[in-house]
Amino acid sequence: MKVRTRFAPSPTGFLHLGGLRSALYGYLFARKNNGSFILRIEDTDQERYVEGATQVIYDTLRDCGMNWDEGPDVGGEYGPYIQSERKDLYLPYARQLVESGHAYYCFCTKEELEERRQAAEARGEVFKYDKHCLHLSKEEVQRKLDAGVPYVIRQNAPTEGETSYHDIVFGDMTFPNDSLDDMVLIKQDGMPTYNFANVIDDHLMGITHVMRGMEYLSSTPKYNLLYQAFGWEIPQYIHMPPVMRDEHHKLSKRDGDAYYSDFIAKGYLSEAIINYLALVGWNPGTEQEFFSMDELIEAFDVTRINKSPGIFDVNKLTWFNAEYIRRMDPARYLEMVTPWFDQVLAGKGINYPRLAELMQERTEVFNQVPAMVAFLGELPDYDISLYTHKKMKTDAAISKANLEMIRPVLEGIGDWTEQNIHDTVIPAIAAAGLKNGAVLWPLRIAISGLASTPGGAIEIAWLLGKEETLRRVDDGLRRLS
RNA sequence: GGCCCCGUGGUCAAGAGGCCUAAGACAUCGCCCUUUCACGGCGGUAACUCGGGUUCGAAUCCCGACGGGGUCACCA
Repeated sequence: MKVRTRFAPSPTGFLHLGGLRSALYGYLFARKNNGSFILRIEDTDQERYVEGATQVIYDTLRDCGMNWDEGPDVGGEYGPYIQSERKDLYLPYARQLVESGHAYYCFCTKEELEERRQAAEARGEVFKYDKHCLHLSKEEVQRKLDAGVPYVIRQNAPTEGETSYHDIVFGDMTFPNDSLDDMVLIKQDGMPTYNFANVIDDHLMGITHVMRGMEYLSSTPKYNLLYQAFGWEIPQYIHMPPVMRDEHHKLSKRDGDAYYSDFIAKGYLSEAIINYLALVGWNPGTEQEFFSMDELIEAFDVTRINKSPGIFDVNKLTWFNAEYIRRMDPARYLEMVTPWFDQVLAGKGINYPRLAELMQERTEVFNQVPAMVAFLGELPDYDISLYTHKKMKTDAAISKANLEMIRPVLEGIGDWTEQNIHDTVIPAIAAAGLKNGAVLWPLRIAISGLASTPGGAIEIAWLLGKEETLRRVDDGLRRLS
């Protein structure tokens, strides 16, 4: 049978990295098995609806290289793929269950339920619906229905025995039936609950492998009872542990910075995000850690998904990002880094291609770039203590002397190229009987005002241009006087 | 609280009874390279939650405790 998996997000805002990883695993599993990946939008909760959220889901998945075979925008033979457009199809199924005795009408009001819930709590008990309305006579039910009394439809779950199922990652699961509550299938407004819609949709859409968060582990028996009541085949289950923000909290919509779009805005690459995310909760069983999407598909094996939650480590993501940037085609890097350069260097006449070369292996995340190159646009104010460097054997006095020595050398350079600067400056230092560092350190401080810079004194001098270089050397000399 | 799941270094993790004196990666620390920083190279610190079993032998199996998470909605 052809594998069919689905990603079924609610369009409640942005896609956070935990959700993205769920989508990824579903996608990888489908592709690995030459199956279909289906996108279904679960928007039955109109209160949580956020304008444009569906588009964000599309954009994010596509951006990450995940394409779906069926979905709201691409169609498919099992549509519609937006749950709100399917709302009329659930009630008949619920009625069918009432007919067969697997469900029943319930006229208890929310208020009554709430009272009983609180009473139970006061007694220190766990509230469980007592099947009150299950015992209404057929006539009475009909009378209420005819009178237009509001109702919900509840599942009639067994109270004795136990229900078991097999989960591909968690193994065999068994739950006592008395822990099963008679969950609501159809709400008072006629809309299905998430639980019910899910079962119906997954079946109607031919989903063979239900992949979802492990928070559904304990409600799965109730779903299975539903499948059985309909005489439908129960799908395979692949429950996945959550991605955590820390030991106690999982990544959620509340953690604003866990949104995919925020990471992209900061300058993280989608390839790095996907690569990192794939490895939180799963591993290939080999030493390989860099994976393209195709390689992930090739290596993915659901049985290697871990059972325990994984904490999201932005450090490691950042490392992956830095690695991806280093391995990037230089032309692409230049293109991507240009807007970040522009933030602080627009109109300053700095040679971007050369600066990009110097910056590429030093860039971990693009948003660090402006602060690293801003000094080229404007010399920052700095303290002369920077001139003192133990290893270079420099202090303020030595720096001043060496700067005075090298200034005329620089001034005498005709063709201001890196090669010429190097070939003039290095011999001059040797001629003066000094170590390279003794001159180049103060020079770099003078023209950058920074303890660390992308590139050394010569590269920076070239980027700055002769005029600006001399101007900054003079400025340094003034500071040292 | 009932039920369910999980428990290897700070983090991700390998490990499916002897190959474990417990891999690898990130982070961290040190050294080397180097005109700074970074990259790179080398090395260090750092873990089987605890207690009982089973076994000739347990990180691996069983039980219990403890810890963490989930779930018990007319939310999804």
